[in-house]
Amino acid sequence: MALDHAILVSLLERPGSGYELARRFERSIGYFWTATHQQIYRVLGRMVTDGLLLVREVEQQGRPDKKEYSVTGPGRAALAAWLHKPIEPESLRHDLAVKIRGAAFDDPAALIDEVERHRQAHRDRLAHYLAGELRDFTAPDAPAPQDAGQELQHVVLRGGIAYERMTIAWLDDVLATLHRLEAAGPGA
Amino acid sequence: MALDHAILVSLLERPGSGYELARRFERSIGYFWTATHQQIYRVLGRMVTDGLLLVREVEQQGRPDKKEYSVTGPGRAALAAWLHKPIEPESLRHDLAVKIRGAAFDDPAALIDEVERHRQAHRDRLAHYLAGELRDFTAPDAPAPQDAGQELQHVVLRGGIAYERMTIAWLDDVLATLHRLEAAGPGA
DNA sequence: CTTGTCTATGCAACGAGTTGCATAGCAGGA
DNA sequence: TCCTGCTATGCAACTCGTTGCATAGACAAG
Repeated sequence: MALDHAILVSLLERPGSGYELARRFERSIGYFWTATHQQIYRVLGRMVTDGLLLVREVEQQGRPDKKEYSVTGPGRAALAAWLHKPIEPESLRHDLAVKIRGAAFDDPAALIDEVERHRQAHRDRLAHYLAGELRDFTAPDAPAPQDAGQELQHVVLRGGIAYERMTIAWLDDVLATLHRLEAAGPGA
Repeated sequence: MALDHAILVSLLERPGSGYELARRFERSIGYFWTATHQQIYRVLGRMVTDGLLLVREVEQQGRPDKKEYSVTGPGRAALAAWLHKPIEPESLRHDLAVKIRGAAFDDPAALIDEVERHRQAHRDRLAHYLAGELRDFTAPDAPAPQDAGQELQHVVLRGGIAYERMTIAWLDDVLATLHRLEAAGPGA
């Protein structure tokens, strides 16, 4: 159900097409929620028939036409209702952790390359987030009162940054452990 | 597909019934993968017909009989194959972050209770993890060479601990931000 | 003028995950 | 005796999410 709400938030921040939403889900919104374009198009259609969104055909020059979606009153009300309803704390889904525990029944050292690949991916994401923070939240004005939306977007981004830093440190820990097991020798 | 592999790992660590697996998925394995008992029973059935698992009926005293599952050779091979196949780095799914950004279009202060509830839940989980670490990885022997399985389980648990600590710190940041916005007044 | 790339939308099929319900053995207490 | 609660297993229906495929306009490079 939360994809609906992520779409409402994103469209309230700025109306846009399904394609644009799909790209946002690879960037800012995608920091904490993912979705493919197929999923987005399907949900957009349902939300329009449910009256939560409004479509408008937009002709463009130099590229195909698009459908721009924006949030209706009922859409805004649906978001508000969700905001006031408690949700359960997150449950993790970490494939790599399953692999690490599974490595006990195979060769732990064989995981080293994989873990290093993940570590690099998280370093890249961290760099991307930090660049975005510099661009969007540090440059323009002094530590003056920004508007609420900006403050809230910033604190969410800080969460993404903290997550990546924590993950990189943990993967270093994992790598050190795997190297130690490798040095101890297989079957030791 | 990863639920299959999580089950294989858990059953290699110790054979057990569907019910026992469901409880493990609320504990150790559940630190990084979740599943309901319905999902587990369904997958267990499929894995038996696929020859990855073996069932054995076990009569019990004082409680209903159970079916104990254990991993076959092909099951072990399937796990090894997965371990050697690269996977994509994780994508986050964090409802609360969606709510926080959505709060810009509602009353940010109204989220404070919810965030505090989540913060408490994460503090509880952290305490639970730390107790488990003390019980399973600190008590018995000196910093001696443990076996690989223990080392790997420990490093995964350390990841869970780091995640909870990071999350609690971030939620403190979120709370400070929400209080600041509240003090600035609505519409400021 | 064909090929490739980016924008833009969508269907169909499948697999993963959730929710509600149902059954049943066994134990302890009201 | 009945009710509650824990252990133990499972079906049915539904929604969510992924994968593969298909279409099409516009532009740039070869």
